[in-house]
Amino acid sequence: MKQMTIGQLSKAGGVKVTTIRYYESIGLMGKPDRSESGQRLYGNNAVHRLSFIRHARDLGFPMDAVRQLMTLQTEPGSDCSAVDTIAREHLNDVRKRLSQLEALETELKRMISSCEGGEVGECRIMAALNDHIDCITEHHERVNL
Amino acid sequence: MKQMTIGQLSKAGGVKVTTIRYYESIGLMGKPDRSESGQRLYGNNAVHRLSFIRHARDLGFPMDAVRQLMTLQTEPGSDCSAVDTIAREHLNDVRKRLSQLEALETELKRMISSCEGGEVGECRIMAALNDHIDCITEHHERVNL
DNA sequence: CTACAGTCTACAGCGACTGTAGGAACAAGC
DNA sequence: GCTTGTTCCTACAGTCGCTGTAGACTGTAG
Repeated sequence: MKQMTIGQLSKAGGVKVTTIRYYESIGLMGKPDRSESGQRLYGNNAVHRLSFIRHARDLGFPMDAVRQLMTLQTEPGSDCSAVDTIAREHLNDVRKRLSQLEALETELKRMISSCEGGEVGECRIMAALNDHIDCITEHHERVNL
Repeated sequence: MKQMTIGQLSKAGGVKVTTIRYYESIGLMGKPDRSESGQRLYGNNAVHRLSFIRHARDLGFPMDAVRQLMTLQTEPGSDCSAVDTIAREHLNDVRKRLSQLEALETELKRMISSCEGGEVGECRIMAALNDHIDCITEHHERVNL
């Protein structure tokens, strides 16, 4: 089995070289073999690991969840419900952010449509920013972008 | 006109004390007067400025946009279209993120509903993470959370 | 007078990377 | 063999928008 350099792994996994090194530094990727001159050498295992991480990240799972999922994956006999829980929590999170963004969109549309040009002094958008009634979020739950 | 401490301004503006100091440090808030002992003292001006910033941030405008909006506000005679442009750009941004999150939601729902319990080794969610077909985003446009 | 809350400065930390500097190694063409 | 250009290495700073910590000082209520 032939080993690949970090650049080849990068292409194979669709992840930047620097990101792979970062994943290694935070313990997500594990230390690879090294060539005589000190270059990292990876096998097929690494491609799988990296793909898994990327897919989970593409789906928006936070790093911590990815870490847990990877641990679970290495114990194929364990209960699937843990995976389900993580996914459901993440879905909840996504839905929360969706509704916040929807509210934001509504508000922005309203602001923009009420602006009829002219000078900033009479601009409705500016007025909205100055006297914004808290119709979107309360102070304690700001929109998290 | 009586001046207020940073804590009072914090309550008046709904922004944490540390955040006010941070805004000062990046030049958004301007340096306030100081008492004999060196404590910051603010007037009503500061409350308006701070509220403006908070409202814009609540609406998800990035700091850079807030800065521009504040500059525009100090020139009440200038053209409103600049404000409109900033708001529209932001709306576009929000919409982009909305559609990404919607795609994410769909995918997560699909994954979760296909999981029927059992062991991780046969878990559909895990399978999806391992063999995820790029149906959501391409590599070059990852979801930005 | 004594607590205790509020304020000060300066700096480190968050997440998830990205970018930079300065150097060593490798592959291909001449 | 030599040069050129790409890839690789380490180590650290920067991104965004704050938040938290440490250690000292100030202000206020009982």
